[in-house]
Amino acid sequence: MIEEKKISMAVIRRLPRYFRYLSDLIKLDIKRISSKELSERMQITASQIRQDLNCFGGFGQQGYGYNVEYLYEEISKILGTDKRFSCIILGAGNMGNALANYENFKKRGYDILAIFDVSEDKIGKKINGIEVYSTDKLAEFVANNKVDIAILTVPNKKIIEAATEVTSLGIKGIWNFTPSDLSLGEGIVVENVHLSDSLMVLGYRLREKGE
Amino acid sequence: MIEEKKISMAVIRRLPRYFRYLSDLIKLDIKRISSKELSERMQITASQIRQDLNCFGGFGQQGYGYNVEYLYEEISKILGTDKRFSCIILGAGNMGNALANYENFKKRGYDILAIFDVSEDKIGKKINGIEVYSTDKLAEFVANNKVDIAILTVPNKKIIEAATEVTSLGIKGIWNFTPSDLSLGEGIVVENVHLSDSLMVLGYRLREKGE
DNA sequence: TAGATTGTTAATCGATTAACAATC
DNA sequence: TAGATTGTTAATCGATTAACAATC
Repeated sequence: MIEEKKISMAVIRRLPRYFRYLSDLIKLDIKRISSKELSERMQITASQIRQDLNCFGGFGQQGYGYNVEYLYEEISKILGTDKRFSCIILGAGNMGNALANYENFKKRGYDILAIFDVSEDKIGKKINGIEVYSTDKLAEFVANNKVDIAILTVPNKKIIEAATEVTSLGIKGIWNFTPSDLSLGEGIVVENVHLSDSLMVLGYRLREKGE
Repeated sequence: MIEEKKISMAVIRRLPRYFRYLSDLIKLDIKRISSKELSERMQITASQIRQDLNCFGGFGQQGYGYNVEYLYEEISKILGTDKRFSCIILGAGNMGNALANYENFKKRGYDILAIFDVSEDKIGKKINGIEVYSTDKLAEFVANNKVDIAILTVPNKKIIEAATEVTSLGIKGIWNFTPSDLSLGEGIVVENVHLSDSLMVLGYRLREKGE
């Protein structure tokens, strides 16, 4: 068994940022970049960039820097942009609707297969070509389709119910737009969005600055 | 001049979480709680809770713990939930629409005054009772209304333009839903949401777990 | 080769956790 | 008072930054 150093969440959360900046560099037709140049663009230290990248491999070349295209490809691989994930949305409210209409996710490998809701006037309709099913059909749907990720956009009173069902159906990933923290145990990966938290932090920082 | 210890972003980002948990405790009619009990609920250490709270003041009582109602009020004050912020939304697309329809923000003190878009068939319409104006009217609107926060949900090609205008109009807070990082300098507070980043991190963690 | 820049080790910094005296 | 639990200082841990030998 190979001894692998655990990669910290701090590093992982920076990966999509590297991915974006490299993608921009490609658009700008920049072929090579040093950690120093990249550090100026990204407003982080060159040291941190080199440390981060070396968690995954030596992608650069001494005296030269990094080949932008190559580094982009490597980070793409790390982030798994070649892989596809099947998603379902629980809750066809405002946020569920907005997410169903986001074309970017499909481009990144995340396909939305179906939407589930309890409201009679939504069931049977389509949102951006994706059918809205009754929540009653969720178990059946998951039994017949491989579902990797449940996107939770249900209202507050339905959160626990929805999270419990999703877990019991064996779905391993939850993209959580509800205000709850959903500690669902080991096997489940939860990525929280917590919009209200973000807004409150903005408010705090604004007032702090103003003082 | 009073020497104030700088409060770290790590602590600040936990504040809304304390706020939520305390709000839940009130709903459960729990009157007092020790850092130990709260730590079990929140899955963080009691030490961290006491350290965090003591950045702002001694809200507890030795031998007793914390009075839930009182602590909730104090954290509310720190987060400024009594204050009101005036917001505008730039971009009446899917996300702009969803945010305009979120009733929660108003409840937390964030009022959405207006929405701006370039598309002729949206201008003049209302979303959740909030008028959609032409982007041409933005400067005029900001001159006549105190605007604290601009919520950026514009498409990629409009990001720099929108951010530049918002900054030049003197708006001090940006809630950024675009994929860009917007380094706009000192005076501006930017809070990023970066949904795609979040989704990619979820994908990474899922694949990592699966291996 | 000389210059540049990485990969990597060591030093520093900051955040988390532990410990315990203060005190309700 | 005795027990409990805070507020706070000290210890630890992890993440960031600096330094530099390796090497292109």
